[in-house]
Amino acid sequence: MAVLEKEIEAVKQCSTHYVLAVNDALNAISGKWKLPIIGCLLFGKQRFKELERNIDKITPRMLSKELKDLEMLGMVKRTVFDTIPVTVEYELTRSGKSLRKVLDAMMEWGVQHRRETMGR
Amino acid sequence: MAVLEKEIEAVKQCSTHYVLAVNDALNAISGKWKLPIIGCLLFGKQRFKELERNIDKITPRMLSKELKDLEMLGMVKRTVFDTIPVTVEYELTRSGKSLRKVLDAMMEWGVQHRRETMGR
DNA sequence: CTGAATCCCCCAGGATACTG
DNA sequence: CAGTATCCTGGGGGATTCAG
Repeated sequence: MAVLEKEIEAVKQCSTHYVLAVNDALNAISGKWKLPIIGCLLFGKQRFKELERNIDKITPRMLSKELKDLEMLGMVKRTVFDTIPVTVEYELTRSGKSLRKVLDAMMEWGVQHRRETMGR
Repeated sequence: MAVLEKEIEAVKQCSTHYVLAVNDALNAISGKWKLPIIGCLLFGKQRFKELERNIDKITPRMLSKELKDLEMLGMVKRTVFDTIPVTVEYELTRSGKSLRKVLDAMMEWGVQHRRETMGR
């Protein structure tokens, strides 16, 4: 789709739009827990309790709140199953999954930056 | 340098190291003002007062604090000139400039995500 | 199991005034 | 010009308890 690339080029020319778009991405991953949660879900769908176990030291309150945020942002899909007791599955949306490109870029920068600041 | 690529591949395999490296990048750009500041400096060196003018609503206190943070992180270089009154120039280091790749990735994600969530 | 409700603390960041 | 020094507030996030 050439239309998307046109838009991306346009945003690059306007510092205001550029910062706004970057901020959208930043909001999607900033805060203490969003990154660990997304990291977990990149491995596949998981239930509430699984996430709670897999993420070190997170409380149900925080997990619940962050998952709700991520759902609002269209990053996570929530599915309820009518079992007894109920079970709930969380998984990344397409947008959520596509964050991997961003996270990879950040990771590569992080690795390189460590080498340059701390020697080796 | 194949060594760096090896390290990057290794980090990809370890979720803990991965999240840590991503966090390094996150710390370098999170907070209310780091992004606008880096955005400004991507256009070239600038003095304190120029930054204050170019960044909407920032106070000297915040600008000073954030610049100091960015300097500690090895993102920004500070140069003092013994004029009267003194002038100080800020510019991005190599690490700081290389953030552009990350920001571009975030921006592209932001633009695409808007399309997918808000219709169009 | 999957959360919601309450209470509480800390600190990022704003407003304002001052200095070398 | 290039910052510091104080004071103050909101809300992010912890601990604990309760509910469907």
